[in-house]
Amino acid sequence: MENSLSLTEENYIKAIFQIGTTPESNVSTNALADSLQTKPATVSDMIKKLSYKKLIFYEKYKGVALSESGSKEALKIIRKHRLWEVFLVNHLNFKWDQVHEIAEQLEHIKSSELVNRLDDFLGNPTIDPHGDPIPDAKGRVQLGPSKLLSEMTSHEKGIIVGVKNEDPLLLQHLDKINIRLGLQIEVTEVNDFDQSMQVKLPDLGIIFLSKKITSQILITKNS
Amino acid sequence: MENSLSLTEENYIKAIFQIGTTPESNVSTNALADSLQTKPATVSDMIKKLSYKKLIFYEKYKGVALSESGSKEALKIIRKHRLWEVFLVNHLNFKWDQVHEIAEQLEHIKSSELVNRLDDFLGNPTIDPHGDPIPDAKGRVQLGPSKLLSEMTSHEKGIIVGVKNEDPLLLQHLDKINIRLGLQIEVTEVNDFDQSMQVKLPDLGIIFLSKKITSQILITKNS
DNA sequence: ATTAATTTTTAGATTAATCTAAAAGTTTAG
DNA sequence: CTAAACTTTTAGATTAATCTAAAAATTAAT
Ligand SMILES: [Mn+2]
Ligand SMILES: [Mn+2]
Ligand SMILES: [Mn+2]
Ligand SMILES: [Mn+2]
Repeated sequence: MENSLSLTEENYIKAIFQIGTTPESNVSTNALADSLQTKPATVSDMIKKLSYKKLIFYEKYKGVALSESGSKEALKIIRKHRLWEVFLVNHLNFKWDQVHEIAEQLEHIKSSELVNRLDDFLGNPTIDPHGDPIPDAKGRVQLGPSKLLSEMTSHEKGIIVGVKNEDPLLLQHLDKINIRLGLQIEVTEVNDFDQSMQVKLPDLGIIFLSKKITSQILITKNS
Repeated sequence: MENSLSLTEENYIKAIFQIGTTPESNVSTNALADSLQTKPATVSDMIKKLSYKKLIFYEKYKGVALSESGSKEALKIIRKHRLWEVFLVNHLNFKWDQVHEIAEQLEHIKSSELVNRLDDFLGNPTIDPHGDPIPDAKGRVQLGPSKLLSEMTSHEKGIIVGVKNEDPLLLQHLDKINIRLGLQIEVTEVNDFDQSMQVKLPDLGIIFLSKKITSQILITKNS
């Protein structure tokens, strides 16, 4: 079973998982090259290898999608990434904008025993510090339905449950304006011209948010 | 400062540190090949690279020794290895025979912020689960004087403070016969013929130990 | 002090991951 | 439906880490 993936292979599998919205949608060579900060030629070579190893389905010029075993691997890596992020924030007092890079390294540590013990140690968390769901040991994720703040209309209410990406500058800005997961939020006004919003938050009162920010914040679907 | 070492380079630096007893003693190409489970030809290539990077002193056919910066790197890696071992044993409930392999991976995670926060989280431990001293953030180690149990004579007393290597089979055997760090031990008899010993331990009474085991157990020098 | 044994280095290949440049295939626009 | 634009693949090189086989240097034994 010479099974174990190289660090590079793991990063490709994870990127394919994260770019492909549905398991169906094929991921393009260029999208992968962008995401992995490499060149399309490099990607072409690597997807041939992953295809040979049956981790992905691949037809020339038609992009790739993860196979069953590919998805399983991706979920294992994502599980590790997010559990380590919880550890870093909850136990080592890192801020949510500081953990992604370190978790990018820790997600490649190979020991299922370690992951499962870490999971228990952390109290089997279901979401990571950014609101992303943590797959369980069998790869199952429970994802509450959510929508973007930018998709909400005036007078709608909800609870902030996540952020769409982990750009440290975004996260630091959210810290600065005191926005964090779990807050009740109410849209008080939407400006059609630039889609900026005014929203009401507990204690903070009414604050102004640009489209750039509202399009990164996830809100519960039914509140 | 394109400074950062590759995983392979780190493993060489660590091996050189651990084989070289004193900073003076040169480490041979073959010793490194053995320790790193590779071939002498491979080692010859790598030490040229490390020498070029000024991490080691090297003269052809005369072996290598770590430079100041090489030693610093080695101590950083060892610090990480041992801190992670403490984490695994104290917080994830691993046994002392299960942690070395995982720590071999974790020691390569790059983030000084992480190491220092981990150190604090663990309560700034000074020894790892095998009794080995943990270098502090500046690379300083405080090593209490110790000797091997096999070097003790009849009626000598001491406290078990460490094990010389981390072979899981040795560690499991010590568990089985209830030997662990911190125990008071007294040599009751030494058999000259095979250098086996009888020793007295609290609660356990008198037990028999072969030379193979007594030569792996470290005891306080002055009790 | 030669010779034999051992150690170390060099020479030449291989594999994984990467790149640039060019060729081939697919999509989009007139 | 062709032609331009874009995407993807192939061809050929490069770098890090590794190997085997052979040459060179050192060390040990007569
Ligand atoms: Mn992350
Ligand atoms: Mn996250
Ligand atoms: Mn260890
Ligand atoms: Mn140890």
